[in-house]
Amino acid sequence: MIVHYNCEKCKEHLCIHKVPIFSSLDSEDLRKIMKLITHDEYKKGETIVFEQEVMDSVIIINEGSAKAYKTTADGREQILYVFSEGDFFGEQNLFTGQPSTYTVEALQPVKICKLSRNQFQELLYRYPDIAVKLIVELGGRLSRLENAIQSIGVRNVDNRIGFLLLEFAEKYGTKNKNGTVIHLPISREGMANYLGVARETVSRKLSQLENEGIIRSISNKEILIPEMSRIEELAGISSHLH
Amino acid sequence: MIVHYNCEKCKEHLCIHKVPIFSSLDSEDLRKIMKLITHDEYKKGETIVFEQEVMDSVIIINEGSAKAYKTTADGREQILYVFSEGDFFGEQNLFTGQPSTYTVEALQPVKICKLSRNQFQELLYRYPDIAVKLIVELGGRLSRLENAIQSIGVRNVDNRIGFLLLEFAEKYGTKNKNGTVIHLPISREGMANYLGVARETVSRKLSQLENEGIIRSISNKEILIPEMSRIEELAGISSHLH
DNA sequence: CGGACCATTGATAATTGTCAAAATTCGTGG
DNA sequence: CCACGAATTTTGACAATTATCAATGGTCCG
Repeated sequence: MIVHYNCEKCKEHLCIHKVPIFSSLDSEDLRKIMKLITHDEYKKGETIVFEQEVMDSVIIINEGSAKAYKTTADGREQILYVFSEGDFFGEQNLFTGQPSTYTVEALQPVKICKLSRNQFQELLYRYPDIAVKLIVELGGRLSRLENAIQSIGVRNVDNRIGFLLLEFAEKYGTKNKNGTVIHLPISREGMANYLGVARETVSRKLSQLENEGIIRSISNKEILIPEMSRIEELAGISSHLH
Repeated sequence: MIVHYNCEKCKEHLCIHKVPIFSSLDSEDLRKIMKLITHDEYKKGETIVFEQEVMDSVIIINEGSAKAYKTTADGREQILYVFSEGDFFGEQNLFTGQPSTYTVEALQPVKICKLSRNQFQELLYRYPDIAVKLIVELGGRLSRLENAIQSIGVRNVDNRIGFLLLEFAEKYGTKNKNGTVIHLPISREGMANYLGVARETVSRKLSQLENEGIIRSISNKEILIPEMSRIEELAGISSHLH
């Protein structure tokens, strides 16, 4: 007998299994949750949530990636997060009811899973483990933003580029015998808007890094890093305190 | 009959009552929690927690204020938070066991309340309300950092100063008939390290704002803002999206 | 009153943003 | 599979902003 979950679109129930905050649940519980989930798809460039929009659900990225950004009065875009498989957003608005603080836009074709506000709240009350996982996840995000602020605030562009390469290497990098290949999820302009610098500055710095042999450009969206330690040096974050 | 709580040092049990995440508990529960709390005091300039230090408790600021900052390899300080009465930290390290990601240093004489890791964890499992409040608090912090990143990332120093003044006005401002008086919790250097600019730049920009009549310097630590709307304009954040 | 600390101001240098143009890449359709 | 056009990226020249260095001025507290 074939069981048709509401979540059938997620092959092998991916959308749930991919999400760390649900990882402590057994398959019985997972099945219950899957029934509560609805789905949607977006094309590249489409907006999933607008800044200021009132959200009534938590959204989990099931496939593809998306950027979350804020826009200033004069039209500048500051990217805050690059979400990919297993990441979620909309949780801030769960209890406060405040509108979204950023816009989320698909960088590629994106499939999402939605869990309504009420249902997610119930889950939190019923499964303290989920609440704890969520707290851990939020803590991790805070920590990431704190690093980003340090990186941006310390105003040396080389540092910032290093920071970005480290972060992307971890999330989108694969190792081979020549080093680490990073598949960049965003364009140069995206990188610029992420780092708070001008497009042209990103180009210039990357060229410079290539001349110095620290990176090798494979294509516009792929970079090879022979020696990750040189990037860490570039980022210059105080992971090695005396 | 006089009851001596372990928390007797907090006059009127302040340390608990001040903390939003405990606000849903009734006084019976509060009394139980108070018994678990230990206290400590720090002089101005003393360090409460070092970056990289392993913490085994959550710390609540009961009196005074403190700055939380990261240090880069070349000695630069990036301030992330200014904590004051009712704020807490150390929660990130609760479940992950990771060392502190920043240093916390007293800006004034500070009194703290400590709740051990295990005890706090137990509370979270026993009272889902506390977990939810904590999630809301973390969400609020994320949102604040996101704004900070936008403010720093958009690289116009005027905006950043506006952002800082708005934030401090809300937290440390009092209104009178002439406008809003902000009692600055940190020095010019502190402001510089918070905004990611040079000390001198802060001085120059504040002088400029005073010439333009947007602010009035009362003393080194006090600023009068006649028209808050002009500061909002200065900050230029897109709270007014079309 | 004196000294330490903090803040302001000025001059200059360095970095990065802006504008313009050229080069490259990418996707589409022939 | 190639060619073409649009979009993206790179490069160059210059301007604007801000950091740095140095000196002066101010404030707080014993």
